[in-house]
Amino acid sequence: MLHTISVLVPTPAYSRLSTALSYTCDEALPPGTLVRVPLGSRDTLGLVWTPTQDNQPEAAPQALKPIQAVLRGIPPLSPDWLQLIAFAAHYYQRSAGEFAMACLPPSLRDLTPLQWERKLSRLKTSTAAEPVTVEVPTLTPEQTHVLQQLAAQTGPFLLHGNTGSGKTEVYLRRAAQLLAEDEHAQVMFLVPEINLTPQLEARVRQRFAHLGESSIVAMHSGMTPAQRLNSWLAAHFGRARLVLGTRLAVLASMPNLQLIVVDEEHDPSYKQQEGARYSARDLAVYRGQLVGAQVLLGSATPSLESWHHSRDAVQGQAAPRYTRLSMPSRVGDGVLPVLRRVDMNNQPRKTLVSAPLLAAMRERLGKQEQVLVLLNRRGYAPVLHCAECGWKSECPHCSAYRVFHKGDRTLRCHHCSLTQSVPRACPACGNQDIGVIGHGTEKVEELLAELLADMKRPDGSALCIARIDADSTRLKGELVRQLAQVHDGEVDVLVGTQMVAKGHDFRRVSLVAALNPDGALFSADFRAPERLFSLLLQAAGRAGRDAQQGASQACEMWVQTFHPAHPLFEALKRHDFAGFAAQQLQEREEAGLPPFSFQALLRAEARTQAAAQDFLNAAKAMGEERLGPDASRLSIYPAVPMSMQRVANVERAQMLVESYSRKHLQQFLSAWQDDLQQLRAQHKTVLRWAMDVDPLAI
DNA sequence: AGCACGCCGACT
DNA sequence: GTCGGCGTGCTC
Repeated sequence: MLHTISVLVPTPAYSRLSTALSYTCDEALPPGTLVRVPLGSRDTLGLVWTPTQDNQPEAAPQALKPIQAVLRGIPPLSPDWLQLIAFAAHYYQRSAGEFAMACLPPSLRDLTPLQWERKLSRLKTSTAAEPVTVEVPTLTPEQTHVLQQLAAQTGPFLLHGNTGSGKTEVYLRRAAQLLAEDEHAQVMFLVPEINLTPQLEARVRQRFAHLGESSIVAMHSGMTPAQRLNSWLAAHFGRARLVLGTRLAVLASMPNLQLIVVDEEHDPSYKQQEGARYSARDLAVYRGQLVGAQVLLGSATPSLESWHHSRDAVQGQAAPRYTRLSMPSRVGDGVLPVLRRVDMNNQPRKTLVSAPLLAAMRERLGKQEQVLVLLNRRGYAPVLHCAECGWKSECPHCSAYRVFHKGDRTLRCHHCSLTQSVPRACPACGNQDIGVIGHGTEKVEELLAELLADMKRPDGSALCIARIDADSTRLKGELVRQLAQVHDGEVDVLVGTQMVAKGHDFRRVSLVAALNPDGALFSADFRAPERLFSLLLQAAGRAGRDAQQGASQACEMWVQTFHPAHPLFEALKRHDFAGFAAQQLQEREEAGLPPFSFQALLRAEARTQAAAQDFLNAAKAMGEERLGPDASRLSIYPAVPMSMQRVANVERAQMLVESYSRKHLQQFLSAWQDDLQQLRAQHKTVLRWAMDVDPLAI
């Protein structure tokens, strides 16, 4: 008997094939089965879908093509997993096919059935677990208390723990408990960026060595296709007991998932920024509830969304969305750094490193302690400028300036990567004397080398000043190598962008300085203060994690600012996240911003700005017509150029859609898709458009 | 998105 | 005379 089978194929939402396609097969295939199907002139990977779930207008039966092959040898993807994909695709406004295919390992798409069989037959059987004794640190009372709550309640939980309070130990203990209780249990451990956390992977592997090496797998985009396939299969078969990965791991197939940990849950890198723009943190919460796995979000500076949705569990009160758990103290009597503010109003104009900060740095360096200097701008200077004719180093393809990189004498566009060597004279008027405006990490590195030139290390050698940013770490492995140098104490002063503040302990760092954080205080981006607070608190946490081993006195966090009395710095001084969050949330509520409203962005790209905006405004008109009497549920703002209006000669515009109800926003977006499909045919000049639900930046 | 088909410039 | 540029159009 010939069955009609509904199959997902990798088609983007804006191709007209946004639903599952029908094929024939002489056997009934359960949903979740991987198949190969003909599509046009090629053949592609497909996923058997639930026919009732996504009913499309039936193609004429005789037009159906047969399924070409079934990838046998593995269990079908579970109904839960299919449900997760269906939800995510719907919520983030993508086709289920695109979403499903994007979260299967890429090499799966390319394997022929024959290669597939070979692959499966060659799968290594798990190495025998050996008894290993692991040294486990003693728990603090706070950690013990938190673990008791994790054992007693289902969650989801938001663990608010200061840097150094031992959150990781809590994650590991909870994972160990669940893995020990059930020999099939699986744990998912999400981190923002795995390349920044080899320390964590080592720690996890060491702690769970008794499970056998193949029971712990990593999943992140830096792995080779073969490695990713192996990890994915190990998780799917249940052989991997612990999956450690970045945001893409949240969509791994894990049939016995019992715990999802999202470390540094506030980190923006959990939000995918291209293709299907999902939030791994939010999907983790959904998935946990779907499959009955415990969800544990952790951070020293939780996202205001999570903070707002969490409360301490109070007996007799309705359960909050997340149960809040707190660990305010630092392990091992580590003292929180003291905040020192330099009022830049009292400093000479254009001061980059103020005298008091320099003096403090010299004092620390004199005691062989390390200094960390943060500046959120890489390169030497953000703009090259001719005083004679006013020429500036604009990028010809983007609405941005090209940044002067002194090291290799280039002008580089940080948006389209256009790189040219620095002109000897002004390209516009020939003036030989062209200068720079502003300063980047390269310049700070150079300046500090001058200012500290007279200082020597105990052995008489010069101080080592190093720089870590996206430029210095372009080569694979460079970041790890450079961080190791800092660890080994070979580096005395480390200059870097925010990437150095993430997830690394610099045990001998006793002074952290932010040279110019003011930009975020009055930014058009309403999330900028939240990110700054998080960055500064995290950076401060880098310092003095090892009180015993060394710092001569309390560690210091220095901030150079023109607004020393700003509430953000006041809260930072007290290490008072709760106070900062309360103040920010009040502002957000008054302004009707998230988490008190829900947003989506429709973005369009075209050759001309007008074409992009025309498309969006046409979409707005159709949307408003569609809303009709329900117009008050939702606001559609006019199309505006994106803040980075032109990138690589493509004009970009966006339009904000906002509602006080997530449900209304969802309903509207789903219905609106039809309008957008229709508009695409009329606006052929639009290169592409995409929806970003819950955008992080507007 | 791929990958076809389909009509106009520089080369074996 | 072909090879190949990428402009529209389709994929169960």
